[in-house]
Order: sequence, then C-alpha cells, then structure tokens
Amino acid sequence: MNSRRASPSPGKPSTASPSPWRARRRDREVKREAVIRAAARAFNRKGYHNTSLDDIAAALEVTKPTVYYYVTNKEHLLFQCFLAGIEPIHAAFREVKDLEAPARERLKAVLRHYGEAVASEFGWCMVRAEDQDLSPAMSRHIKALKSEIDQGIRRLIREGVQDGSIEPCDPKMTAFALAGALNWIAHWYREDQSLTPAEIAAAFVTIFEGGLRPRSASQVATRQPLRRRVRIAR
Amino acid sequence: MNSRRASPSPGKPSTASPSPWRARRRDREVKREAVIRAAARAFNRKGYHNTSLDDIAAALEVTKPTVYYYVTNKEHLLFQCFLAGIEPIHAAFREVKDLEAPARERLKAVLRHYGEAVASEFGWCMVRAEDQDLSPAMSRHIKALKSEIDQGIRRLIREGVQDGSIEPCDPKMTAFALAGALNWIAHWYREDQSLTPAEIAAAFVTIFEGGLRPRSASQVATRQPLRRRVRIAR
DNA sequence: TAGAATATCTACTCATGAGTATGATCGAGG
DNA sequence: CCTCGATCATACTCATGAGTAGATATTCTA
Repeated sequence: MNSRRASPSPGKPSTASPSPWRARRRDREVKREAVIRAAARAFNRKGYHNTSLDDIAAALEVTKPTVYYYVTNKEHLLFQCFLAGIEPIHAAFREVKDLEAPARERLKAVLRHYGEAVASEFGWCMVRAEDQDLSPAMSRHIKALKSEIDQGIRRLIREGVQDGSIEPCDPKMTAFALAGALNWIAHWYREDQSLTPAEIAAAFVTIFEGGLRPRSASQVATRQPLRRRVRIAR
Repeated sequence: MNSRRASPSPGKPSTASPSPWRARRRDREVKREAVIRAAARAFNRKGYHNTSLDDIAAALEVTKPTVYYYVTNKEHLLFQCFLAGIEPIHAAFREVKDLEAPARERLKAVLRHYGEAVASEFGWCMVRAEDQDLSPAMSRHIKALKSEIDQGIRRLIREGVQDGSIEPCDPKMTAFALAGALNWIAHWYREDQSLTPAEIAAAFVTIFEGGLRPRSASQVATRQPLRRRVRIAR
C-alpha cells in the first residue's frame, strides 16, 4: 500500500542510530493492528452500529482520541478489518493458481481457506461490510474486492466443468450457493464453536461435493418405513 | 395476538350499524401493513440502522408520529417484518408435514419455499434481524423462531438419511450449509434480479441435490486440457 | 349539529456517539 | 537539564434520530 521507506533520512551516516526510528515505526504498526483487532472483536460481538469508538477504546484501556490517533475514522476501521479478513482468501487463490490439479480440487482448496477466513476473528467484518454502512467510495472499493473473489470462484467452476471434474452447472448460481453457505458461518460460529474453523470448512466442502442425493446404489426410497399416518380430513 | 372482539359493544341491537366500526378496523390493519412493508423496503435498501423512522414516514408521505400511531417502536417494526418474512417458511413446513413422499422431496419443497421467502420483500429483515440490534427479550423471541426452522430442516435431513433418500451426512452442518446458501440470497438479490425468486430457489435446490462431483461415468479428469503452463521458478 | 373516537400534524426533548481542540506527559537527543 | 516530537487524556462540539406532548383535523354516532 503506502510504500514505507526503509531508511528514515539519507543525511546522517546511518551507523549510530537508525534503530529508534525503525523501532518507533514498528511499535506504532503493532499498536495500530491491535486497534483493528479490538475493533473486529467488538464489531463481531455487537455489530458495527452498536459499537462506539469509546467501546473500542475501553477494550484497549485507552481513550477515544488515542484510537483516532491510529485510524482516521470508524469507516476506515471497518475497512481495515475487512481487508484483514479477505487477505487469506486472496492468498488461497494465489496459492492454487499454479497447481497441476483438476479444477475441483483447486476449488476445494480455495473453499477451505474461504471457510476458515469466515470463521476467523475478522469473518464478521468481511462478510457484513456492506455498501449500506459505507461511503460510496469505500463501498465501491469493497464491492470490487468481493467481486474479484466471486469471479475467481466462478472461473474455477467453469474450468471444472470443462475438465470434467465438476458436474455441469450454472457457474454464477453455484458460486453464490457455495459462497453463501460459507459466508453464513460468520453468523453462527460465534454461538456454536463446537468445531474448529478447519473442521467446519472441511465438512462443508464434503457436503458441496457429494450433494444430498445418495451416491451408493442402495434402496432409493421407495418405501417410507417410519412415516406417521396421513391425516384424513383437510 | 391481541384478541379482537367481533362486535364492538353488546348493548345495542346491532341491526343498524356494525359496519363502520369494522371498516375502520380493517382500514387500520391495512395501513399498519403498509407501514410494515414500507419499513421492510427501507431496511432492505439502506439497512436497519441507516433507516430513520422519518425515512419510513416520508416514504408513506406521512410524518413520524403517524408511524408511531401504528407501531410501538422501531424494534417492533423490525420484528413485524421478521414475522412477515418467516411466515411462508412455517407454512411450507406445515404444508409438507403430511406428505407421503421421501424426506428428500419434502426437504426440497421446504427449501424452495425458504428460498423464495428469502428473496421476498421481507427477506433481508428475516435474515438480518439479529440479536445485536434487539432487546434481549425480542432477541430471544427471534432466536427461538429461527431455531424452530433450523430444527425442522435438521429433522427432514435425519429422516432422509433414514429412509435412504439422502446421502448419510451430519444433519447439523448440512442444515447450516443449506440454510446459509439460501439466506445469502437476501444479500445479492437486490442487486441482481436476473432470475425470479422461484428460479433461484429451484437452481439452488438442484445444486444441493446433485453436488459438484460429476454423476455420469464420463472422463473423470485425468487430463487437464486447457490449463496454462506451470510457472517454473517461485 | 354537538360530541365522541379516530387519525394526523407541529414542535418539541433527550440521549448518544462521531469527531476535535487543546493541553499534559514521556522518552530520546543534544 | 532542556527541547522536541510522539503519544495520550480531558473536555468539549455538533448532528442525528428515537420517541413524545399537545394541538388539530376528520369521521361517524346520536
């Protein structure tokens, strides 16, 4: 993003003291990230609109102006959380890009990372950062990043259909279904943490892959063994 | 809810005029529903917190106190939207309850109605009405209603696994995946209305049913025809 | 036509929360 | 020890929006 210069000022002979500047800078960055994490946690728990910057400040045991010293405003704070959330997903796409495997396998790998990202600390922000809560400029920005991911998934689906590793389907609807199921994790994972993010992601991928209809050539439901009687009238 | 008496006061001989009372009552109910619809539309477009009651009033070309004349407060307004949203889903469960069909078919019917409900005017409210924005009492109420639906889906899945119409799976995770995919429709349907709710629901159900892995015994991706070359270094 | 509900408006109160102006503190370099 | 910039707190401003008090208008009944 903002290109950081490695050496602070090229005037002095940098033998004696380039360290304090650098250390300061690093400290500042660490604190900044702490602010963003605290915000993510708070948004996750109470929602964006129900979280005041005083709340975030309190969680960090500082005051509001201190928070403003590290971030420009609440909107940017949400945006940073959003970025932190989707970064792993972009990483997953990069990781998978040059893999010599059928597209279904590559898609599965991406979806696994996607699921883990959604179940992460930043998942809520990533999933719920909506145009509705943001300025037009930032809304466009976020929408573009989300669209990138969507297009990536659709492309993998198309490739899978072509290489025969995925059952022919509508890539757009399928991508919506997959991403939707995974996004929704952010809504219930707070309450129900009985599985790890990785386990959830794996379970979901299995479901997507197999579908509901039975694979095995077993009895395909001609009888209904334990259904109760149909009521007669009405 | 509040039991309405059919006849206003049992004193007078009701020959001449029970109608105006009744007409008024009906008018009032019509207007009340108009308020709720307007709220749903506004919430859908701008989100709950970004919608003021002045906005809703303006959409109806009245003023805020008029809105308060029909609903007690903003929270109840959201709750009413929520109820309007999930009613068709409960109806779907009732409708399917006494059907003499394999559980997978019954599940599919429910999911179709579910999808259509989520794509409806009240979909957003139904899906996004969260504990975070509501008082504890109302939060519990909504959570209970949502849980009912979740349990209903899980039960259908369990029954399907038992009667052999559904591939064995974890009912909880599968229900989360299905409901999540459908819930998410509320997020993108505003922007992309290229399909009708019914078409979307049908497409989703097909995806759920079949899964990604190809069914036909065609070539199962041993070659990758059109993958670009793997990059060599890093 | 008086008088009652019913329905709607004008003009407020009040709390909350984003963002800021300004001053205190602290640590490092001279 | 003194200065200077980085860091943080106190104590504000200001806009917004939920909810209300107290008219006023509009019907229908008697």
